[in-house]
Amino acid sequence: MDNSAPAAPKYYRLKEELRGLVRDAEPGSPIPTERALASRYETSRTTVRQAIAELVAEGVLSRTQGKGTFVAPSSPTYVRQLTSFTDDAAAQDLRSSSRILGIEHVTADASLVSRFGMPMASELTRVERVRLINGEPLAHEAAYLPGVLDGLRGHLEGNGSLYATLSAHYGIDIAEAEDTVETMVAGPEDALLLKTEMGAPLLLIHRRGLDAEGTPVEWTRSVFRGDRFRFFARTRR
Amino acid sequence: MDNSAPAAPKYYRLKEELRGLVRDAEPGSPIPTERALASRYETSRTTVRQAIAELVAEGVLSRTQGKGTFVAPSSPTYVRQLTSFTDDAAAQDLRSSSRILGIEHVTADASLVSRFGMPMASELTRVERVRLINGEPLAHEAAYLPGVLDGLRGHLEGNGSLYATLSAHYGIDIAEAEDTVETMVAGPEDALLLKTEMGAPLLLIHRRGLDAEGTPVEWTRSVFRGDRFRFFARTRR
DNA sequence: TAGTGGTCTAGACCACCAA
DNA sequence: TGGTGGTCTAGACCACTAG
Repeated sequence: MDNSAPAAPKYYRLKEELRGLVRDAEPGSPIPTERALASRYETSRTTVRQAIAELVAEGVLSRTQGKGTFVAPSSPTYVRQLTSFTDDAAAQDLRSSSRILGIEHVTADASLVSRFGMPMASELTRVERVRLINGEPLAHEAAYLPGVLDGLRGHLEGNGSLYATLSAHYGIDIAEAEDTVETMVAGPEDALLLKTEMGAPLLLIHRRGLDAEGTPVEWTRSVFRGDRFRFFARTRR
Repeated sequence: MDNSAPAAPKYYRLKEELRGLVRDAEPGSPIPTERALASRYETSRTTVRQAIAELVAEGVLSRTQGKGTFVAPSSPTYVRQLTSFTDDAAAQDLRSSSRILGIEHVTADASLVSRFGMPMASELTRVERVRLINGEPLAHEAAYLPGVLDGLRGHLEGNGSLYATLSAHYGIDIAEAEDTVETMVAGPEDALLLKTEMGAPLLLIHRRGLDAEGTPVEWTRSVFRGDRFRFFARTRR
């Protein structure tokens, strides 16, 4: 009788083999080309690509069409709940910045009201940004704020922190937040904006921010690269 | 000159096509076989499989070797921070249960102490379980608790709630928790335990539980299916 | 046993990058 | 221009499920 464990698929054994080869390598250093690996391990390029794809999803490798496949920088970036992205990055000695994709005034429709889950001002301001750490895109977020916030772009370009800007110039202070965290898969737009690849695992975070009176004053949808981000939350019962 | 946007890959167009076909379908109903889809859309099975793979990762479809590919049940399961898995499931009218994989006493080594990030009792109890919702595996978790907790298996088999058991029988009350949430990719063991497939996106959650005095009394590593789980956190500044 | 999804092959052509 | 990764093909065989 056959008592041997069923062999893992070849692409999986290759994946773990590659993980070992890469463990002590310098971040940014290239690994052999897919065709070279296929030849070395006597397999097909398809199988090599399946192994590499999962290591990319895990953030172990990164690849660029026309250039090659490289050992990814390791350190994931923590972002704490209810603190400013800007401050958190600074606390970890990372340069944070953001690229404003658009600021516009919108009228609340049924969909928006239901997403806020609250009575809303009829006029909202929508801020769409890409958040970067050390120049690398980490997140894409769209925030909805009540009212028409004139001059917001100027203030944001000054320091980049939305929460600090809201507090200093508009009298909006977020005292409490509700977040949900789930996974999603990168589509073409996400892949472009976050410089990752289609099919890559992402973290989708929805936040509802409340002021000291418990009134909802923020609704934000954020998409983070799953390979470079860790969400941190602390709660008292 | 060519002003047309570059066409999305064929597998991506097929993916969105399939998403539409499936949107109004009954959960659990089968979709055509991969060979049938390849023929219908005049493409290869490889391309069909790439499209289906991403829909599986998103929790839109599920498939079983030998049986077929099916429309997945939609509802993701929320689990709130710092509340009992058991209670949360009940609040959402879901049957929760757990399968105990093992309960053992271990001696704290350097690795464990550093993960706890604190001075530890030298004797720990390790509880490994699979958590199920409506009979479907949702999470795999291993909890470390300080001391030798005799009779734990019996108490857990009684009601299933670890937090309730700790409070009622061992005088351990968790008053505060720190969680980190990140993505990972399913390997062979995760795929088996969670009845998902290799390469599937998972949520990896580490929790450190503290009692009212701020003493760490729990360290848990949980792996949740990314397609059926949403993490919820509420924080006051 | 027939049919399904899971793995794998050996190619092909395209899009992109650097020299 | 040559080499890289990205997409796609048309098969093959295996592992598993169900009738």
